[in-house]
Amino acid sequence: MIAVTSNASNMDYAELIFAQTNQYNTFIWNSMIRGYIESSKPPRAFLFYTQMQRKNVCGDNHTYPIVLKACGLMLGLEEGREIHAEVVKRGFDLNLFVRNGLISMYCRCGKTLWARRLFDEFEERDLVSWNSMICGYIGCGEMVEAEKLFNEMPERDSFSWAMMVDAYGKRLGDVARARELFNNMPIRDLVSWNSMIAGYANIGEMVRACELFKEMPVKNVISWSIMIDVYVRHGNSKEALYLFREMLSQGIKPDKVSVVAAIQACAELGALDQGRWIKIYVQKNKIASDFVVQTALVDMFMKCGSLNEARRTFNNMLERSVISWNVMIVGLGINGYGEEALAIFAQMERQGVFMDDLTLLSVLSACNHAGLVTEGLHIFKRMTDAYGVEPKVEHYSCLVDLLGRAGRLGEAKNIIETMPVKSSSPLWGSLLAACRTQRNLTLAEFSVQKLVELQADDCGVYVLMSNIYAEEGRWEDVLRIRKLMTDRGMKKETGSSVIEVDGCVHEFVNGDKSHFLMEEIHLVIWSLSKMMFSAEL
DNA sequence: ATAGGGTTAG
Repeated sequence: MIAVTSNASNMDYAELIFAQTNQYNTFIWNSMIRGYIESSKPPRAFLFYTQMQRKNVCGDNHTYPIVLKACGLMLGLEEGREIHAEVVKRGFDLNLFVRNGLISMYCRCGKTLWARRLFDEFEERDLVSWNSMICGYIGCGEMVEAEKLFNEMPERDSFSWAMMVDAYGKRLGDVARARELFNNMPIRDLVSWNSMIAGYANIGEMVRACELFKEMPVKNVISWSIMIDVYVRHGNSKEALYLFREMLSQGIKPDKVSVVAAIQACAELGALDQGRWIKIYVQKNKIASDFVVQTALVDMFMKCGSLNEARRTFNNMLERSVISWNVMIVGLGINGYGEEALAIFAQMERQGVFMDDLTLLSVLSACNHAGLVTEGLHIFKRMTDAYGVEPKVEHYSCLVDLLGRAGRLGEAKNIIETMPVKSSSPLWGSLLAACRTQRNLTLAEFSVQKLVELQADDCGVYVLMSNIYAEEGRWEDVLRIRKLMTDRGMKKETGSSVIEVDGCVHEFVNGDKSHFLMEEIHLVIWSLSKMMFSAEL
């Protein structure tokens, strides 16, 4: 029963049954440990192992590989060594499975030398030993060693090839080498096809990625998710949704990962109805959803402006990560609900949820949005002590905006001058912008001076400064800056609008009258009205 | 032992 439940990764239920059991044999403990690894909770898996020891239940040749995997996943080198000692004491280091587990564990913890010692020490090796060692080298970025071992192998299986293809394609961005390996493979398996596609997509070679995707003989959900995700990341969410639909129509059942990519596409497009449809689809088809899917949904609802659906989804979540909370705070902020964002933040604090720097940035920007200056300042002051987050440039930048908006320019200036982080140039830029709205000429000039010292005086800075002078009626200063700009060969990037009519692209360029023929404008307006007219019909 | 996932201000 426990084994069944933990296989389904329903660990809450498994623990419930576990607590009621009287027969604690090794098999049951193994099931619990394995279940926790599968639900990505390696520390909990390790905890169960220690409890098992305390109850004097002996581990077997199944226990050690899985608990070693837990150590590797949680990067627990100390714990791993403890188990190594235990393994040697009980003679399990003669077991090949256990030894392979040790090799993987040491590699995950960055100790490739220790792993290699084990690898060399025993004559008996199988493909898993070789592949584990290669995988370890790849994970630690030791490609030379990996390649050496790969060449020394007496025989290679699809794992060996796939790992190398993936390593060159993704980790190193050396797609040419990946392709070379891919072409030399005796049998190209699905995994390598997918790795190649991801490799091309990573370096922006969309055409190649698409070609391979079309070419591949068999596609699985992962192939589709890679492509959907790639389109979202390249700003073509429409195509991503089209692919998602295509996948469904080919009878491929989406899983949680592919669904996340589709939800992101909806978020980016503001396609609320499509997003809702996916949510219902997941529920109806019993697709195993998790907090990542839920978080993506909250984000989507927020970006589509459907606050209530976002709130409901968030409140119904059984498990949340920092990102879930951050998404909620950012979402409330961008929709103008600063007070509620603060309430969520307070809830986080009450519940003792771990916070990261983005949490603080989100809450500060929510304050900024809603003009909650006192609250924002209060939170900022308590960042390090109360929340354990060291302020970064982004936080200072947010603070400068907050103070600037409230007209407290002196304090803003003070903060930039005393803050411990480097790269203050964007902050002087923010202050300069605030000086314009607050009409503070002296501080504006001071900011520009700082920007010059930092060699961050791009044309935007001068344009802003000249606008400030113009607003004060200081025309001679305006001219001085214009001249300075032309002398330095600075040219303001001209703003332009592009409009497409009847398949032709028309560009309107600001301040550039030479291309600005009246006939052309008339033509555009005429075609536009024609279009609107026919649309009405 | 190998392939795909969520947040980022102005």
